Amino acid sequence: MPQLNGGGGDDLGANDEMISFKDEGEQEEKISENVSAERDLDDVKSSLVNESENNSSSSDSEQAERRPQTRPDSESYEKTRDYFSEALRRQQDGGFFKSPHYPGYPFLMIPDLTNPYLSNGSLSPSARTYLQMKWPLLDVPGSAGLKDSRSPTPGHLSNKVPVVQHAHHVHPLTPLITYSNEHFTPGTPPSHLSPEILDPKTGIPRTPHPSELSPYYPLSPGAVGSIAHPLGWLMPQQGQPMYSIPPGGFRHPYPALAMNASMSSLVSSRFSPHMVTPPPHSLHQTGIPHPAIVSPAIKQEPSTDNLSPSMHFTDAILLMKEEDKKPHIKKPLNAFMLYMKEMRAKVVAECTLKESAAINQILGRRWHSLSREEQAKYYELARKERQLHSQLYPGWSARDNYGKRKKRKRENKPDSKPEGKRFFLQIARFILSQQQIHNSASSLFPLLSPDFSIRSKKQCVQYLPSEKMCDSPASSHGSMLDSPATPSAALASPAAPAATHSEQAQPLSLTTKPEGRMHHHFSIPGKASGSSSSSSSSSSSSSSQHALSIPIGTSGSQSTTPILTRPIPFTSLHPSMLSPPSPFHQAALHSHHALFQSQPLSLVTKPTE
DNA sequence: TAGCCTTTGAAGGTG
DNA sequence: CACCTTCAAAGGCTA
Repeated sequence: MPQLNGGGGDDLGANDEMISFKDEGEQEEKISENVSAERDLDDVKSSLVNESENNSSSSDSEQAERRPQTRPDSESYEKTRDYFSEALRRQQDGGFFKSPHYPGYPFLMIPDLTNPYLSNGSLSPSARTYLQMKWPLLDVPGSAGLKDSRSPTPGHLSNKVPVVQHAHHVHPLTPLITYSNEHFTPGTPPSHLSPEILDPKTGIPRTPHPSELSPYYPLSPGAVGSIAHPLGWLMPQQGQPMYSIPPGGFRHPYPALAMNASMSSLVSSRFSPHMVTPPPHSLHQTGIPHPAIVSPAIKQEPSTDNLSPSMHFTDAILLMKEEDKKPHIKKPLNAFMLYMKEMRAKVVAECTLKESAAINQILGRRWHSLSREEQAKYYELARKERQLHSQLYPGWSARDNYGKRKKRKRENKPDSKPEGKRFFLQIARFILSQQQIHNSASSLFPLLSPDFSIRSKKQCVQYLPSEKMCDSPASSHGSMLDSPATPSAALASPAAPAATHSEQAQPLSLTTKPEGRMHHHFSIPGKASGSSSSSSSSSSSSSSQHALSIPIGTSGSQSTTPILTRPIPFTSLHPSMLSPPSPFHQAALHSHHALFQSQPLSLVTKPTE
């Protein structure tokens, strides 16, 4: 995996993963973004007609079994004792923090302001979410004066996105901003943010009390100015490490931890990281009763409130064990996840598509279309997140979270013949469904394709490929860079390479496998390869965009999963709604129907590793 | 209502 | 070392 050495983009990973597609260059984004996004949406939309019955290779072994659950009795006793003491302490605190301290900022009171890595079920959309709530304010027309229109920040969407954005419009660096040394700076709110800090009752702008400011709030004035760059606002201040520890003390960037420390000591939020770095789980079990803290214990208040020192020991053990499962230190987000968190809202806003699966496909393509530099930023961010995470939870292991999620029900039996059977069954079912959909839709909506009938308000225009639909897809050698630059690509930053097939020359396609790795034959799904999701799929988005491929089987065994492919989502391209089919489109349809007289399907297989 | 879908990347386990 | 599996986010969809 790409590991940055602090800005150098050379080690960003395999070249094939870092191929820069500049079809969504920074400057061009405003121009072509809608187009590409909508195009993506159409691609995805069509591809979502996925009859796949997952032939995933979910391992039969239950992950939970592998989790180290056996603890020495002494340890259990210790934990029980701590648990009781903690519960007792919470009781003694008596809801001291139960009433909001920030009446003017109810959104800051969301308990999820705890450690973003703490999974607390429904209450854990992560602290980023609520920090994010601040950013939509930059979206108001009044904030249109943001220096750089290229910024993908909400301001960038100001003309498309409602002032009130989705709560999930989260900046990937939100947690990192949180770690700013200045986010606790009292009484120095950024001037540009002051208008939004209104008294909830009077509506008069006011200077928030330091205590009203969320520790997640990026108060750093410099950070505000850094919005100019698409990621500038995400990036640490120049020469200032995002995760730097103040000389005077460690201000823990992870709120939960900071809260814990501050609450425990009731003195200050400054502390040494080593002083407060608890065992991964004890952190949550302390359950500081602050409204901004969501600890599993607090979530279980109904039960924990009933705790009494006289509780039976075995009951306590059970309770503790139950509780022990709750604290969930989430994995640090990787680069793509950070990117996704930022861009999701953007994509959603552009096309009003809510389905995450489809959005993620778009995002995956966009991810590959990012320039090397842009990706490098996210890699760097992810690296810092991991670094911070490791500092916060030295003993944490990704393995700890194994089994937290329910295993997929998909049975992946090793017998291969059923696999092939299933494969063709899926094809048949898909064909049937396509027929039904098409028939019913065309009868109901003569002018509307099924896709459009489903499509929500915003119509995602799908553009026909202008050229070279059958160009060889990208390869790790960067052959895609040979693609002629599109007008939008011409607007891209100099650092950005020419546009690729990914979204401009091959707008109709969705998947995505490099031609060099393509197997033009059916491959019997063999070894499930989750790694393919990263390795092969990494190159997927940047390649073979000739057809809209519909994975039949997914979830971990993508590399060997055959794909149903529709050469053209013609149903989405009704002439009444779109421009007439291009010669290529017609040719594609023609050949397509010639190949599959009744079904708009072709089969390709995803490449195997 | 829990799990699936879908993406990429990271991490850990396995052979 | 290569490969495989799981999880991270997220929201509509499905059984």
